[in-house]
Amino acid sequence: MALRHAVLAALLDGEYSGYQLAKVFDVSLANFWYAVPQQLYAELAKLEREGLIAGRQVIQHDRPNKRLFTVTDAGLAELAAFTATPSKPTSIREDLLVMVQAVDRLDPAPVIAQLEERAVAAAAKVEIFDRMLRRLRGELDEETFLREGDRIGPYLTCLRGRRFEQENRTWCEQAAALLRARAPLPG
Amino acid sequence: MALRHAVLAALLDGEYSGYQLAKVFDVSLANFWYAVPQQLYAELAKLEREGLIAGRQVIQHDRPNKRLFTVTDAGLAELAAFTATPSKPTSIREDLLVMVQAVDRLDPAPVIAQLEERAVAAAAKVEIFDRMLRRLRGELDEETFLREGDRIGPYLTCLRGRRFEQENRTWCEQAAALLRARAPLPG
DNA sequence: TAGGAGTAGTCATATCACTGACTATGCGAC
DNA sequence: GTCGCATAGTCAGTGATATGACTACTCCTA
Repeated sequence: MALRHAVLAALLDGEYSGYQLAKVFDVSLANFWYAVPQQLYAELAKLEREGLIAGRQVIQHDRPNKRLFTVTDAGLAELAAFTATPSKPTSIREDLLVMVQAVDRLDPAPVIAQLEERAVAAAAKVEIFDRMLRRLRGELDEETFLREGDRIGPYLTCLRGRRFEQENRTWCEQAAALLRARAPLPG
Repeated sequence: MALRHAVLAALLDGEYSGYQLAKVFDVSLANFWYAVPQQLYAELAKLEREGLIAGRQVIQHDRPNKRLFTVTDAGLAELAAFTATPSKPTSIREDLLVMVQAVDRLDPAPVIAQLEERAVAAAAKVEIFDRMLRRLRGELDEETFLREGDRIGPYLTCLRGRRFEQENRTWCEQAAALLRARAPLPG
């Protein structure tokens, strides 16, 4: 019952085809939800069967035809019901954390390497988020945008993603440095 | 290939029965991995079939017999191989974020309520982590423990969990306050 | 003129994660 | 003396998520 609502939320922005939705999921929602195109197509079909979204065929001549989907009133009601049901908190669920948990009994070298790689990746993601945040708020500064801008939802989730990656980076760097100091690599 | 390694990592601490493991998962690994007992029993059975853990029967008179499991050399090798395979980064995957993403088109009241509840829950978790961190480092202060203590793996993952919940709390509070200011509740 | 990249979408299968309902036994509280 | 809780574990089933292999068309480039 989760991807379902993420798809509905994404379609609130406007009409999308399955293919376009996949792009949106890559750049916007990938932040807190990732799905491969196949999942999205399957979910769109289900949502349409249930009347929560409506699709219309668009004939194109220079490229394959496509079907654009919009959220119906029933879909909006479904989202409203969703916000009313208590959401259970989740945990982080990272393979990397499992590795660190076990690091005392294993060779730390590969774990250190992965932590360092992840720190770099996290830093890159922070920059992506920064660009996205700038794009979302346009010419307004953050404070004004959050007070007066429309559609602050995506901005807020983006902020959360940014902080998550920032913390990720800090932690990875700290953990890598610590493990390195404790078990100096040979050579 | 994920719960599998979390179970192996947990069993590095010592011998556990399925039942005890469930407790460990509740207090220690729940941080970054949660699983209900049924999953753990199933995974233990699989791991034993594959020779990655070994079980021994313990006859008890005052309560039901149990089977205690330990990681075998093959299990350690499996974990070592696991640390060597690149781990893919995950995203947050929270229902609550989906709700916030869609909040501009919905009644914000229930979302605000959920954000505020979550902030309280996150604050409680931070305290649990603090207690766990104190317990793990014993009499040592953090810096000394991280430099000289043994088994810093669980401490590091716990630190990550603590920061995650701290960020969660801050973000939930900020988001709730913002939404409240923008759409004053009737009454 | 062949090859690759981009657009648009489908099918089948596997694995993961979770839910709910169950069986036993012993101990302590009421 | 039975009710509930803690210990210890099993079975059956479902829904969610992920993987891989496909089709088909157009445009651009080498």
